[in-house]
Amino acid sequence: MKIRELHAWPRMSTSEAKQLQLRLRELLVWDGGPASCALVAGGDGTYRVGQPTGRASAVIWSTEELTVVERSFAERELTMPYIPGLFSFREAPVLLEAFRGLRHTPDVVLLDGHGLAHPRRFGLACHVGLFLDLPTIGCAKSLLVGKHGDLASDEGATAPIVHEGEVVGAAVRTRRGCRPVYVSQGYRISLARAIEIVLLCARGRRLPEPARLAHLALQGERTWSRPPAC
DNA sequence: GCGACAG
DNA sequence: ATCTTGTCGC
Ligand SMILES: [Mg+2]
Repeated sequence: MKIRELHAWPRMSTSEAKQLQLRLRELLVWDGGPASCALVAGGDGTYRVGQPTGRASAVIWSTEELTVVERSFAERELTMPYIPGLFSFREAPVLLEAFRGLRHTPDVVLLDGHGLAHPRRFGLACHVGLFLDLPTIGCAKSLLVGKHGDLASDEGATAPIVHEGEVVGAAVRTRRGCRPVYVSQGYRISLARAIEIVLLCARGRRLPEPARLAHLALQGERTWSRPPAC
């Protein structure tokens, strides 16, 4: 497969994007996931009103030292609008650029969006994992497709997400009294291992540390018109 | 046709 | 996601 070629989409129609997802889906590979998860990365993207570009961050977090090992940023022109189900074509290019700027290689990557819990089983986490050739986990803050039953209020509680008769992920309670996060396989990982890693990285917060830090890294760059009230 | 709908 | 301060609740 000509991965470089597929990566240079200047602009594509929604129907072309859907077709491409169906082809790329066939390239997904699954295994149990990384044996070690000493280095877990998180990525996120942001946009600003009236700006034609988007920015992305990639943060590597040490699960042993509980510290940030490395951060990388990228800025790039956005070619696609946000369309539910086609989100990765908007955000993956700038995210991939940020991840390619890292000097370390993480054991697994957490993405702010879904993996298999997607109408065509090819969400952002699948897309980014495939092109980085690294294990990835989709960790979204709300559902795109599927339903799940009630889950206990205890930290660590889970409930399968079912879509069209398939288990495509799990709702995971990472913090007591908070809404769950929605975990699904991105690339080269099992659902069980994905849930384990998300819980390992949660540490009392709703969003797992690498994802949360990647988000904060972008906010931290924002310039405020007025100093924050305090 | 209507409602749902990651970020 | 963004535009944005304070405020309410576990
Ligand atoms: Mg995001």
